[in-house]
Amino acid sequence: MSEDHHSDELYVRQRKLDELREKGVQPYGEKYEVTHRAMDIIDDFEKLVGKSVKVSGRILSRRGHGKASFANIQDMSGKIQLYIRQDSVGEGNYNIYKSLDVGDIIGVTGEVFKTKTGEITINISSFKLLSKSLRPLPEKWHGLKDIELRYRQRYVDLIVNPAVREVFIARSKVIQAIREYLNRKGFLEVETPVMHGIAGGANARPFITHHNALNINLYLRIATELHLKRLVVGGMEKVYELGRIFRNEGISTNHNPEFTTVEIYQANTDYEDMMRLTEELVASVAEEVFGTLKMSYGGKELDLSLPWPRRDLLDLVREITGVDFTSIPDDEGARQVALEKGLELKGGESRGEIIFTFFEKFCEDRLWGPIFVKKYPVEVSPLAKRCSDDPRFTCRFETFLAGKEIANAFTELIDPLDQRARFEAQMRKRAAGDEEAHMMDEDFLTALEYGMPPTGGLGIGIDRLIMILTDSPSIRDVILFPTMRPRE
RNA sequence: GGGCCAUUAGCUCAGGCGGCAGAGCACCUGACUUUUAAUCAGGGUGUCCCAGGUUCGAGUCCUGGAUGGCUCACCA
Repeated sequence: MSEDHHSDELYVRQRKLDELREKGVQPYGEKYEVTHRAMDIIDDFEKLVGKSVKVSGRILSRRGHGKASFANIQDMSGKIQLYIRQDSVGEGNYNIYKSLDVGDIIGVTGEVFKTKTGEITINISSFKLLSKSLRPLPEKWHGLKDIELRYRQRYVDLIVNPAVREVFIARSKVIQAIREYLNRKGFLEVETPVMHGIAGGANARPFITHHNALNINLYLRIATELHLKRLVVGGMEKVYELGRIFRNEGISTNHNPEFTTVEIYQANTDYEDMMRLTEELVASVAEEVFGTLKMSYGGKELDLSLPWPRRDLLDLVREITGVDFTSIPDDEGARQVALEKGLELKGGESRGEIIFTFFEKFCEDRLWGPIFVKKYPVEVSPLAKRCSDDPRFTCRFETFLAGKEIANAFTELIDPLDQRARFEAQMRKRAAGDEEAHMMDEDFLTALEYGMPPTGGLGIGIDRLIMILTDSPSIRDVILFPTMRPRE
């Protein structure tokens, strides 16, 4: 509406940039040889007081006092205060300093001292503009709160919300600690294809992409499982892969279309060993990164101290719902009791599927954990070995922390004939319209036919684990750039 | 996909019953050489998410849409 731009910040900053160039100041400079980070100066003040340091960072706040000024700059380590006097830097430079804005990145050189109010400060003798910021930062008290903007413009979120940076530093440390733990135990980290001809290893709908030269459609992987097990067949007895997988499903506070898992396979172990591995891995990572096993999530305590309880799924269903499926041996009886409990059935559900539904609907949200739930029905566990005492159940467990499923593991099914029968059952579900049922994978069956050693396998959802360890309510808070619908 | 809620200045937010678009911070002009939410004097910078409708008059009421959040469904 108005041609008067005098306080339009974008316009004002663009004009300042032009004026700097006219004065011979390069607004986008070259690297500044820093000697310290902001936090080093705070931490080592006694050693550094009176000494000259070089620091660079982004101006976060300015307090002008005529011919002297204070400012705070921020680098990766934190914030430090600057003190700039006209008689220290010269009138010309001081005028340039005065034209700088919150958001600009500068390099400074000066002596470390403490102000009369006790704040550790750098008394600037010279400074250099390294990068001119053309956009105003969010306001200093309230920061950036708009959740949509925080996710879409994570760079701004990271600049103004220090807690966000802390979460992602913690995420990096957790992942590093997981790698170190597994490497120390003799596991080999491997990388398997992200683009699959057959998307297997989980119940999920895949993303589809196209390879032009081969003129074929490929799927983005929904799990790393089947390739890792091929490697165990190949003699790689202890392997893991930490990486991104993709599932073409809904988005929620616990689901992002792309997310990170670690899958771990170890020959000559079973799911009991995987329980021990899970609890030890999580507890040692928590201890190492956060220095404690007494966590808190959403205001509720979560004690990761070992050992974690192990409970049979069927026992939990009986305790929580009062239904004892050991006395309901057939599909028809199971369907009856499901209807009595008000569950909606599509028809044709097996006893095992109904037991699993009972667990999901009535039990899962009551498990705060940590807890291992074991022995899942064979119908919902097509890659897990059957229990020797009851072939309708499998040597499979899931781990719950703070009410969230964070791990899924089993004694792997290594019998190629049983595996083929399981795939065939999945194919029948797929033919009946279940788009999440597993696909037949002949090459995987071929691998099993060569002989796979008895093996325990474990998958951990890294994002959810980090949510819990950092007390983050949404998975988007632990993913730097969560999936969003594009703007415009 | 369903339900509920939100969307107003760069940011954080007010705007009763439909009657000239508001505050703080930021920004602009000026003063100020140890401040720290610096202070003091002045200045409001806007596609009220979008498109229709009702009305003399819509930020406000109605309809449709967009984006986001929570939640249910689905999944991990």
